[in-house]
Amino acid sequence: MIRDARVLQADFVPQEVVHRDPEANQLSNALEPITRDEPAETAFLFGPSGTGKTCLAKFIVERLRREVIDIEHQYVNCWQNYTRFRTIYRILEGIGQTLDVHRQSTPKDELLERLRQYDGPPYVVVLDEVDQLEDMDVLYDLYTLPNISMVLIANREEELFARIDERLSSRLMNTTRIRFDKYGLNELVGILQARVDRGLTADAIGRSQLERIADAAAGDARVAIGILRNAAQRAERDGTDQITSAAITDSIPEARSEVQQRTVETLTPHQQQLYEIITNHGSITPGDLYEMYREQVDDPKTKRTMRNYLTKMCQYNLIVAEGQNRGRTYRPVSVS
DNA sequence: ATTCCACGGGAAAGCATGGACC
DNA sequence: GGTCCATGCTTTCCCGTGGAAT
Repeated sequence: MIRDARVLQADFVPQEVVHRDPEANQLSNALEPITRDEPAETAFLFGPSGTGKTCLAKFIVERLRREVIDIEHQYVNCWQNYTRFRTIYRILEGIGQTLDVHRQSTPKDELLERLRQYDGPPYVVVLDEVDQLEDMDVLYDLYTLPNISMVLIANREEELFARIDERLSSRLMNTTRIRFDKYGLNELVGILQARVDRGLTADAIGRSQLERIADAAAGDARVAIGILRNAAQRAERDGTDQITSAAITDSIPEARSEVQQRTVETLTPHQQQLYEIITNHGSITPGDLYEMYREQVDDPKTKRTMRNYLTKMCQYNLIVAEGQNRGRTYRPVSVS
């Protein structure tokens, strides 16, 4: 029943983007000067997760690449590349300039200098999760570079600009800012339908079932596609050629925990141990948590390090911290 | 009102890693 | 082999906060 599994992957970029026409036009306009060999406006994409920011950015850049024969582009996820060095390194990677870059021979600004001297075709850089950068000055550095156009993606506008100093924010005044709202039910159904058409056999799933998925996803397209994928795999495993309502019901919690499970796997053993204690306990105070951790592990890390781990896990949406100071407890984020 | 103390998180020093160079 | 050196991760030190105990 699955004809093309790629279509059901979360990071798949479709041929046509549905329900994002105004946003697509704005982004196109921002990048349009490139077609005339002029520097593009910096574009900001804001909105909650699963609203198509990343997808649209990739889509537009790809389309631009087809229209203008000669542009370079690179996608950088700042969650994974959150240091100044890694960010710039990845950008250099996009133009194949890293071959002879060694850490030693790169005192501070050598990398940047190399980018500055870049003299090729227009270069579009998409910086995703840009609010995860530990040092926002990178943006300033990149902004001063000729020949490089930026598309910046973040969840919340206010939080991002709170971390940018005036030096930069004044320059970013006349940028294109595009907001993405959560998808409505019908929009999500449309997105799912498009994937179904390309990825599944005909009649594999009906409209009302797509609505159920869309409803459960609460405006988040990534979750919706995850549920669809899970249900399709389930049906395939069972050897049926239709996705049943029961399969969908079962897939809803599983798709959510799938995301979580994948995140947990990226944690170190120590972090996983902490996470396990928290999930087993439901809700626990930092003192007790450290006490249990210390007993269960040989060679335990410091309290301070545990705190680093905990903040990291909070950012990853694995756990939630409730209360301040004395009254603080940690609990797992519920999957329901 | 004052002191106490668990907690959070910033800053900087310490340590391990890994590539480049001789 | 040995040595630099920049990086990331951990630890040490420390201070601010705000509720609880005195």
